Amino acid sequence: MNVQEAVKPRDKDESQSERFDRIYSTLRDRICLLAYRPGTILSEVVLAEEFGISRTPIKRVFNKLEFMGLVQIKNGVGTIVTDIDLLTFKETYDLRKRLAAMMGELSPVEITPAHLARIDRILAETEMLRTDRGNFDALAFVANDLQQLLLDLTGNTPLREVTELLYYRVARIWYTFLPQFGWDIVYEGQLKEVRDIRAAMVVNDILGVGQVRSVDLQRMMTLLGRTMVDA
Amino acid sequence: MNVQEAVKPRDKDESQSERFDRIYSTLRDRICLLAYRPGTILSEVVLAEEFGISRTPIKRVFNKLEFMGLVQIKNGVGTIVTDIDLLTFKETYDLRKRLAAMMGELSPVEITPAHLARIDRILAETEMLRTDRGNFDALAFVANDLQQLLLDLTGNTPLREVTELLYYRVARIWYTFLPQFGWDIVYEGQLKEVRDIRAAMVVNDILGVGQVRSVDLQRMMTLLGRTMVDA
DNA sequence: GTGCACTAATCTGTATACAGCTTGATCTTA
DNA sequence: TAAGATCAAGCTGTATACAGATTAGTGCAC
Repeated sequence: MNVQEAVKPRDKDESQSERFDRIYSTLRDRICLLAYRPGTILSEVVLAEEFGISRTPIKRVFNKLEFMGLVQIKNGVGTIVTDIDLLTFKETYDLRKRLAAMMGELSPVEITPAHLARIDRILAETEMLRTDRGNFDALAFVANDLQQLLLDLTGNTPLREVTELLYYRVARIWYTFLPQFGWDIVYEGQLKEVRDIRAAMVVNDILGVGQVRSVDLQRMMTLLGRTMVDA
Repeated sequence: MNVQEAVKPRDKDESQSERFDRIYSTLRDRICLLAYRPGTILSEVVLAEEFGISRTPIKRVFNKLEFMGLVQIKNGVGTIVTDIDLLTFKETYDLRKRLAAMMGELSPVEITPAHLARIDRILAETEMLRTDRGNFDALAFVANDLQQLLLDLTGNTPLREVTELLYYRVARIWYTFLPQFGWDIVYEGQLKEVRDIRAAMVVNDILGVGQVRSVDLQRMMTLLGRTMVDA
């Protein structure tokens, strides 16, 4: 589970594009799971040595990470893991909330047994975490699985791409807020969301799935707003 | 007006990032205004010679163009100006229609006299084209100005970014359809849209602006669907 | 002490030679 | 003749040395 150790010995048969994908995924996960926290300066040279390659392909990966909004490349300074200002954060959640509601409206997909199996597993994993108080990392992992499932239930391709883009931009920032909300509120909220989404899925109500997600994103914003006022 | 001649002699005081932006904008416009038609293979070497630089910065520009969905980089083959399949095209317009309606709902901006001056100029330019039958290129230029104005009226930053991304992906494909729709339908449709948007703007009805745009995107889809059935 | 110019360190950007990938033409062979 | 192997051409990807950009520290002038 430790993303820092995700670098396997080089496979001699690995093609250039496969290696690129592997390194990109590795660095993206490190950023999204906060192994590289916002503000961290990433070094092309250090990473090139870690992966046993030159700076060139690392630069390509950095470029893609910048497009995804995960790092900012500053000439003469370095490549910095992005933070996000509160206004942009709120605006992004506003938009994500609207997009979630569209999931079932634009090019809806049929819910298959495979999809149901996945939500069942996600629900089971969530329930197992009930007694694991304070394990926000594990909760974030499950939330990530849920997001992947919802992406697969999004039939409209551009909508799926945009949803994914916005998710990766802000999800990790959201994770940093979790501890101050307290375990009970966070856990019960996520458990309820998974149950509601599952309930909508079993009756093939893809529109309802999107609405549950939309309501939950609204709940997150409300939670955040309340905390900000308290502080 | 000829984008092919947009390459000015190098300014000695131009910084690296300014040069990057200039080359990116130049190639983006060539693609979006169909100087490079879908399927065209772009050569790093040729473009590097044209701009008097090496392949390296051209590769960076290609990377950004690929992220924007304007080209596809294929190792060992070349960098190809993307075409778009009809399903993705329709899905993109579905999404754009919904996003347009959100423009005035999420973080609405105040309409300033500067904005009004711009829509007045756009309206004037559109009216001047009435007798210029068949000049679809000029009409596309004005439509591009209108799009820029609408982007500036979008207060929600992520929404603006996503709207811009989707616009650049499909607008040029739309242009290729215009001639077969006929001048009158295209021209009158665009003129009406500009007038309706202006009417909403003068009463500071940003919500109405978004709705006009949304309706117009629906009109485009309907027009396309009718033509496809006829063919 | 304070402000400014300069320098050094360190980062990303660029140029260029070479390696890897893909495709189509050509040659070989059944 | 036709199927398959081989090769050459042309493209992008990579490695590496060097240039440009930024920043922090240093020392000088005031």
